[in-house]
Amino acid sequence: MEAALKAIAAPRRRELLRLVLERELAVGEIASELEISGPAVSQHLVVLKEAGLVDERRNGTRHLYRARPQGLEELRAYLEAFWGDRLEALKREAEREERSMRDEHD
Amino acid sequence: MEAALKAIAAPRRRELLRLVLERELAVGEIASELEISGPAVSQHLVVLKEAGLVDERRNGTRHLYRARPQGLEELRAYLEAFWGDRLEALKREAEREERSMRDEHD
DNA sequence: TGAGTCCGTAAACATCCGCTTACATAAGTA
DNA sequence: TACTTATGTAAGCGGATGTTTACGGACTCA
Repeated sequence: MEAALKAIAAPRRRELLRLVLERELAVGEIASELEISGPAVSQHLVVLKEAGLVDERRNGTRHLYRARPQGLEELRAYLEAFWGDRLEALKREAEREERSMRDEHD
Repeated sequence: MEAALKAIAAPRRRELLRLVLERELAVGEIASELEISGPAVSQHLVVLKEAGLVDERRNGTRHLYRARPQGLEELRAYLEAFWGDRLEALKREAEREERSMRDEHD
């Protein structure tokens, strides 16, 4: 999960992920969309793949990548668990605080 | 949002955020919990604060920090928008694929 | 087999990160 | 005022990161 968080923390990798979320793409296609070199794309794809966020499939010399929904779903679940019930509790608390501030000053 | 994603990508900062999600804490208290120096905590707090994920309040010489629910909520909303409807679509698609694979091979 | 295409790996580079130690600043207290 | 406590800032270090160019390997097609 660590790996997935680091993977999406980089803007270039988020752009890349957006692309393969829409449709399956070869490395070269991604490279020209993002306007970086092939190797750079390759290395980002290693990171995303090790994070479980993309799947690879080969067709001849072309390596085709697409987003892996299970990986994204796990990331979402991890984050929900991370802030958990505390986030809802804090939001209510903040609202209550704001309300009492207003009542004091108006 | 960039800032928030980078902020939570670092494990130490996630630990820190977990602490101040539970209760308001001073820098020194955080430092002894995480077993790193005060300056290290200070610097992580700068990152978290610029990302809008923590709030600061001062009481005498003590600087008290706590999680900022609005910031976390914005991060959650950003991620939901990021994968958006495509995640649900892909999950259904993957399920369908798996089902047809099973039908072929069994 | 050989040429061409697509991709990954290696090496090199500059930059960024997280941490530490040393010092500076601000608030509380005698 | 001087002393103590809590925190922030500066400088510096080692290691990770993102990128490029150069090269090597795998596949296709004649």
